[in-house]
Amino acid sequence: MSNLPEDLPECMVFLLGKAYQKAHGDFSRRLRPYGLTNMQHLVLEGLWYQPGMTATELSKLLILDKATLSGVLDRMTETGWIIKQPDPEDRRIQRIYPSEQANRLKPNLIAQRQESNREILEHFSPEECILFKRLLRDLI
Amino acid sequence: MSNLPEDLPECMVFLLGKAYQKAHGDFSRRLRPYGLTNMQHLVLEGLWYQPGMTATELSKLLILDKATLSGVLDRMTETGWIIKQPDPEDRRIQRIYPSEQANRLKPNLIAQRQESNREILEHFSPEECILFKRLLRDLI
DNA sequence: TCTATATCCTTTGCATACAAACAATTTTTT
DNA sequence: AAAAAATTGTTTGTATGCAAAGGATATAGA
Repeated sequence: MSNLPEDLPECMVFLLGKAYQKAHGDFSRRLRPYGLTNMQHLVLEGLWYQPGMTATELSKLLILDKATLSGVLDRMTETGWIIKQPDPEDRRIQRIYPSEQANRLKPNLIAQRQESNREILEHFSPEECILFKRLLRDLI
Repeated sequence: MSNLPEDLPECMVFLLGKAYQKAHGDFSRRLRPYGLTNMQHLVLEGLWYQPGMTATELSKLLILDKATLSGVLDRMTETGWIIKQPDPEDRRIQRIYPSEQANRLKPNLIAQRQESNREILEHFSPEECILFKRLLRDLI
């Protein structure tokens, strides 16, 4: 009834989880010297794309829970990666900006993501890469 | 330099993370009525495959951190899904078994995983499914 | 205008994740 | 056998991840 070793490699939740685990771990190690986590890096990329977004906007762009984001933003404010500014129009809102420090490191940080991506895909042919991404996008 | 909306769909860490997020969420909802989490379900499948494994063995089979597993096993003992028995040969070791309750629900639980898997893959052709799994396995 | 509803964000509670340090116990070395 | 090294599992600390509830504020509708 249960043949785990044969079933696991067929189980998508497991495969996706482990593939993510590996990619996440690799990127994570790359970011460690900067004192940034993957999630925090992602937030910065979002803010570089559009500075001054609200938490809700960021949450939608990055497809992540607002409760999770709330904590992430707190820590990033503490560590000086971002700056929160109250919105004069709507007192419920805080607009979020990358800090100077973040902007200084922007080229290096973006390069790290690109490198990490290359590393993950280096064992696949260009056609496989395209297909792989399409399959993942279709799943999401 | 940073064109997030164009880059995100190309970034493997992001794609893998979101694909996993979705698959995990789906399976999670399926398991909620049983009071089981995805991880706990995975542990049970491991123990059904080979009852009496040690935490270290389970940790290797399921590719997960021993510190994480330690907490999972604690909660599963509390909630009566597994049973820990000391090993008479080696006092460092505890052998782990699925409980009666777990065994009773085994057919239903395994069916849930299979259903969840089908649901995730239903938008892909049989060839795509095979390829998708191969790509994920090669990545791991 | 005043109340009901909606929005934004935070907080709480629980469950992973994983690095690092540890205690207990075995195994290996010398 | 005594000391050193390795193994097993737990604990601690930090960071997600998400459901659910809550507080503050804004908007809509009567």
